[in-house]
Amino acid sequence: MQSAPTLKQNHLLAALPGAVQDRLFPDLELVELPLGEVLYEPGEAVTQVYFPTNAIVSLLYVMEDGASAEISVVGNEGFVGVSLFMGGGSTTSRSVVQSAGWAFKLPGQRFMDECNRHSQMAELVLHYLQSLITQMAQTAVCNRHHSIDQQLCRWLLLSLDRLSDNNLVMTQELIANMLGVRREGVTAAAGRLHKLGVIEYSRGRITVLDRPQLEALSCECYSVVKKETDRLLPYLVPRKDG
Amino acid sequence: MQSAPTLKQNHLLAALPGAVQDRLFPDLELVELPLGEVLYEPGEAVTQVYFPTNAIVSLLYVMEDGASAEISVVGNEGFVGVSLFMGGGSTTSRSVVQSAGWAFKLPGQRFMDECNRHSQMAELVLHYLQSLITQMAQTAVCNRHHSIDQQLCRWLLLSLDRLSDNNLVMTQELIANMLGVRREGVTAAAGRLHKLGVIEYSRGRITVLDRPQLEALSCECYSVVKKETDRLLPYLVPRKDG
DNA sequence: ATCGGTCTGTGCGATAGTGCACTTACGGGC
DNA sequence: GCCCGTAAGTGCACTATCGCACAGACCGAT
Repeated sequence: MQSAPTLKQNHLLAALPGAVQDRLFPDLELVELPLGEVLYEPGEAVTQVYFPTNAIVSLLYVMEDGASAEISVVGNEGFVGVSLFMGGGSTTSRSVVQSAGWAFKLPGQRFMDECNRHSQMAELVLHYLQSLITQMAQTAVCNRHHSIDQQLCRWLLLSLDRLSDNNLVMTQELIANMLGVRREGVTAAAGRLHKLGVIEYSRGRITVLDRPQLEALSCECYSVVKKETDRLLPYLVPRKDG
Repeated sequence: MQSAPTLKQNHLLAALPGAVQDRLFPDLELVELPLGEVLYEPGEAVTQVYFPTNAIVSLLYVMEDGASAEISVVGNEGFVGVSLFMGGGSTTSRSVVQSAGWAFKLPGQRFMDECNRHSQMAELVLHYLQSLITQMAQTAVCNRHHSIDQQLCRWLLLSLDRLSDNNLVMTQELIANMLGVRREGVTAAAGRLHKLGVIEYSRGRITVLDRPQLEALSCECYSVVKKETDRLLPYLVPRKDG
């Protein structure tokens, strides 16, 4: 859409009062986030927060035996580094770039200063925190009760909502790691979606052809999270860039 | 231990500065929480917060088809009603008493006033929030990767940590609802634990006989949450009642 | 044009969990 | 002391997913 990302491409930043935006601007650094980059390892101190524009970051838990599971996903609707705000400084999960793109980086201290000074900022962050919690809770539910097919649909929709087009750059192996299932399971599920005309794909690229059907095939988990996020963060409605 | 619960039996309240405790005391109402009582339905406005002493409350998500899954558990280490603090006012999950007991009830407005006035209070709540998030994340992981046997162990340990003795009053059916599995699956798992001499039980009462073995049989999920909670809330170490 | 690596497709036995139907066993109230 | 409701145990066919072992298929680099 536009080659130079603007501050407004992150909905959380865009929702801040103009005065706060202006004050933060000099300290916001636009950085590129390549696929697979690890922003934070478990236990590592968070010193920067990241507001993605078109990048997507996954919060991934990696078990002792190497198996993994995605806890939640962060895109242009939020930011990476909530543990700084909560005071823990680190988390038990890894933050890894799941879809390459850009983000605004802000020094942690600067971020906290602004939160402490302006209740509007803190309030926004708290609302985002609740939407993040909702997503985590629903992930737990989905992991318990739904089939790989349904989870794949949910996952594609979550990604789609955070991108500007219908093209996802990601291998089935990567998706399998996120969902915490075998790659073969994703292959089978993707094959079924393809047969239904919902998606097409080849070698690390997936295109969604029929989003309405994708939503119909997904479990309730997607819409529950979507609705609750819209409720909690109503200012994140689509806006034109300034 | 003592028949009249004191404020200090909730670790979060106990960790507050004396002055704050004194000021809150008149507004804290000790209430009995019977098994199965629903504190909040999904979407219902939170107007009170509850600080359990010996009661345990589960945050339970109930799906459209009636199936359920426990998202997290709250006992004397925390409080029920975090969505008030975050500003959402309600959650997508149900808060239900999983183990009967007592709690201190505080009007929501009063709670928020205190949070806004005293950063120490807000800080404490934020730290608790992070430990809650950690628990949710680990629940998601556990749901994905671990067997019913392992999950039962984890679940028993989480409950045990929030009670004063080794006796849990709960049926296998209830546990099954929490774990989101069939009752028969819990029966089988409990039978195996019994055979190993770890627990004994009958008709809605479970006694843990060998806690170390229970921990050994549990997946890493329990200890991850335990360690992270201890790190985030170090003031919640065992204290004598005053 | 070929090669090598990555991505995707497929087959098959093993297994954990499900759904259902039923039995056994305990214990409080009459 | 007997009943009845609730709690717990059991058997069985069925399914989704796993673990592993390959086979094809595509792409870029040489």
